[in-house]
Amino acid sequence: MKTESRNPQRPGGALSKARIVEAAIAILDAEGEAALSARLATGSGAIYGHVADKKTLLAAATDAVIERALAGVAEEPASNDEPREAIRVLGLRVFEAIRVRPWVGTRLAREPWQSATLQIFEGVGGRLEALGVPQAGQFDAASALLNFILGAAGQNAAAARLDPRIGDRSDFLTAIAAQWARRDPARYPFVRRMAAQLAGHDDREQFLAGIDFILSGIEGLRKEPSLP
Amino acid sequence: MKTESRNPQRPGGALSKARIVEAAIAILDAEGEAALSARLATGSGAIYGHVADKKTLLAAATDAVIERALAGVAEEPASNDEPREAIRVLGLRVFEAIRVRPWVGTRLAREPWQSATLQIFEGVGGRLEALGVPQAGQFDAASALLNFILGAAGQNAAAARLDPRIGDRSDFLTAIAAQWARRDPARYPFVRRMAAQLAGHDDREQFLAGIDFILSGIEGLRKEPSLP
DNA sequence: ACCTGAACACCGTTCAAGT
DNA sequence: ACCTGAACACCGTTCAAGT
Repeated sequence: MKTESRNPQRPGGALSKARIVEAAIAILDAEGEAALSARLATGSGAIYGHVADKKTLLAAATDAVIERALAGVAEEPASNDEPREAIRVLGLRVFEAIRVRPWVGTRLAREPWQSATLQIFEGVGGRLEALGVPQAGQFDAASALLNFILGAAGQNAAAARLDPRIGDRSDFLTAIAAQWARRDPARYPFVRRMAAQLAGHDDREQFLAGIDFILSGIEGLRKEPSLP
Repeated sequence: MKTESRNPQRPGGALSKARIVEAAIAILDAEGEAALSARLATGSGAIYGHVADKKTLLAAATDAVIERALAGVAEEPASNDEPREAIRVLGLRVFEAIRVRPWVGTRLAREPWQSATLQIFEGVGGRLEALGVPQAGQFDAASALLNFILGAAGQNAAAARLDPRIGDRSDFLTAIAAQWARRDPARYPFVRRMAAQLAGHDDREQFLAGIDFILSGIEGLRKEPSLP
């Protein structure tokens, strides 16, 4: 069989933006951001005909990951009847995507009002009408949910960066809890009290609890359009 | 008068960690992260006797900025009677600190459960008791507020990085709104509807609206310890 | 003891040459 | 038209030499 690419080592033929983005995702997952060209089996400068620079490439990779993470939420039949549940599922999808790929969480915080972030904003905002949120409150409500999701994403990503072992987090949390317990009692009474709970807490449940707080607050808009 | 430092150009005498952190803050404010050594009037390697590396330095600078931003919130007499207002003020202090120094917002997202982030966590969490939140819910509640604040911080910082002109944001927002309006109507109906509101919206008010949603949700814990 | 600044290491990007 | 990879630019860090 005939190989069309000039480099016979390279699987899959010629380069394209899509292939470069895929390779970027695979590498960020496996090794961190280095070694992109090695993975693509190209010269170090080859990608610059397809993507402007590294920043743009990482944004495209983040966009692609979020797009897949959110795919299908809209179609689930139950979602239309239960916008509250749909928003929880959507949030969890993002949460899960970032748990698996911490670098996505890091990037999400850096593109305001664009691409990946906009997908989440749309997903959340598009369900507020069905939740009964009046038009006037939808922008603030979607923004609150988005900011919370992004904040949790960033913290999660940062924690994963400190402790690379995904899954077994108990040692890590125990160590952090010990730091908390050592803080100055005069300045950090609350932190010290929470130290005992840190090791046993479930990130995912805490994330959902946060979503629920915001949803409850938002639902208050239905009955009380304005306060004194 | 006698100069004790060996470099007569250098104001303030010998180096110290505190001076280096101060210089880092001033430089991050003015020029971005470059030119630290120039500002300190030292050789490029001089800081490494005082700080481990750049990452540690930026964390220390972020910590110092947040400490100052939060200073005094605890002492305000009205705060003790009004924990809700105290949390709003605390959030706004962080929000404001990041508006003035976008780099702080970027850094905040990168240190989980530590230093600067812990200060905010303590400030928020320490007021939940007075809000009437039961012990069992305080961890989740403080975490929700923290994540929202950090998410908003990150978005704000990212927006400021895209548009360096602090203060006059209307051009920038108008441009973003135009992008929103151009999105595929089938995939981004909500985003397109919000485009009209974007240019006129007030970041600060939207931030407070988010805090209020969460506080309202949290206050629901007082009367309903568990749901069906 | 502390600072200097040349040198090194690393990595993102360019571009002349190659196919 | 597309890719190669040496070269360049930039910047964080080290360390032998200087005071």
